[in-house]
Amino acid sequence: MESTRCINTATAYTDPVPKLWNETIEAHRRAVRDAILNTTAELAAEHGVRSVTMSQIAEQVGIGRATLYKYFPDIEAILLAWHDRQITEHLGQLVEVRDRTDGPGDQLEAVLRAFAHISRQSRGHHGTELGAILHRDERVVRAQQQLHGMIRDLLSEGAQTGAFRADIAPDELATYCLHALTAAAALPSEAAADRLVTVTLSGLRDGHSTQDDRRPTSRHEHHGHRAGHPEH
Amino acid sequence: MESTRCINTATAYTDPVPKLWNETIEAHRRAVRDAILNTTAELAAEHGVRSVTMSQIAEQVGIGRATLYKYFPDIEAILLAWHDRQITEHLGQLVEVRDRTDGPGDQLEAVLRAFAHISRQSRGHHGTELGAILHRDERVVRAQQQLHGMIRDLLSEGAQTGAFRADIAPDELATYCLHALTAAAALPSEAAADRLVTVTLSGLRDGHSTQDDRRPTSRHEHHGHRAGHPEH
DNA sequence: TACTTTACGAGACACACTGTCTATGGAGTC
DNA sequence: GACTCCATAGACAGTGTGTCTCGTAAAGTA
Repeated sequence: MESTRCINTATAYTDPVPKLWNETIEAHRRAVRDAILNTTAELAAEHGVRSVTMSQIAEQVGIGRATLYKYFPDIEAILLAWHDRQITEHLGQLVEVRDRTDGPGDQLEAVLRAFAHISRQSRGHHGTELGAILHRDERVVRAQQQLHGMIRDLLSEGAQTGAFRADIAPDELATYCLHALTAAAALPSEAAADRLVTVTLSGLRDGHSTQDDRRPTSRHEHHGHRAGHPEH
Repeated sequence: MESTRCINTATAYTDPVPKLWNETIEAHRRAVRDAILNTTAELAAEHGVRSVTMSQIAEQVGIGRATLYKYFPDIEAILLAWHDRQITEHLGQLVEVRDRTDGPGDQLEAVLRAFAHISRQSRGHHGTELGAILHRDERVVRAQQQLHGMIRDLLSEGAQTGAFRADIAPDELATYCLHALTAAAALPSEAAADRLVTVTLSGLRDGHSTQDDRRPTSRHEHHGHRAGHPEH
């Protein structure tokens, strides 16, 4: 009997229900669908998006290949559905956070804080740009580090002369800069890109709310986050 | 005779030299290599990274498939080499900009401005995260827009109450926010992510140097690094 | 000009993945 | 028990992959 085989629901999205036909048919289909999405995301994160195959996914999930085709026509569709689910979940969380807070200022702060944590948690999946495609090649990492190092050094010098805030490690500020400025790709005009630079720069100078910024950051976790840099 | 066929050097990196063996062997190999890189980037941008094949590339470039394998072992390697070339070129431009400027403050500003412009010009290739993989699906765009819209609305409200700067469109500020906070994925700790939120938020408030923001951004720009821009 | 080196295109090959279709059998319903 | 869904395994042609050989032509050398 091959119908005793389990469906891989390893990751956290679905309950670990190894039984087939767990309740109704619809619930079963949903469980299988989720398992497909999770498995695909895992494979993509591990071996690179380009190398994922339908055969791999079916085997890993524990279903027949033909069955997989009854859920999704191709891998693009799976990745799309996965992305859809991620965004929907995240958006739900953010809406909830927003509605639990009062006043636009505090609301935005709460939402952005939540978004930052979500971004952190889903690192390795979305947001890694070419890293996902190029399977974390050594050279890619080093190339990006050169850029990072250049910005960091300028920030470090500038902090000594008082041009930039000194309460946060230059390493972190450099990461902030580089990511913030990639927003330029989504902007419609050169003038908008210039305004983006202005905004980004004002984040580098001492904010008016110094009580928020005076945080130690001195002993904090040895800024050795260069090691685990999941950068593109 | 099939040796009269041209190598596709359409894009701007190499001179449009349709002749084989244009000068020396090394120059020829470099020309072919560049043509491969350009063609691959084009195909990836047009049909999605996942759908690019070695056969496609060879045909588009105008070389034999076996010949292509003498330049690169697989598509990952081509994408890698392309990315390498991009980063190297950009880094060179930024170093030049930096060395043309004096003082860490102005240097950083000049470099960041140049980086923003580079990001803008190479949009569609790198920096589009899953966009490059998912070939710009309608749903992906709309999902991201919902998130964007939510942030934008909060910013809009906040600007009316004076909590946030009103001199820049909420749309642009929302783009800035979302991109800046994706930096959280590269940070080592939750505490660092919190500091990132702080920095990002201070970019949203009226900077302490208001004369800085009212800058016309007229004469300051155009560092000329666009001239030799080999972008696709 | 004659010779050597280098690069190329074309074809062939086994192998893997794809997308589709069939036949079989179990899960739920009457 | 008879019947309808649904998943499954297996088979199939089509295509991309990675590697090979062979004949040809140009680049560099004498």
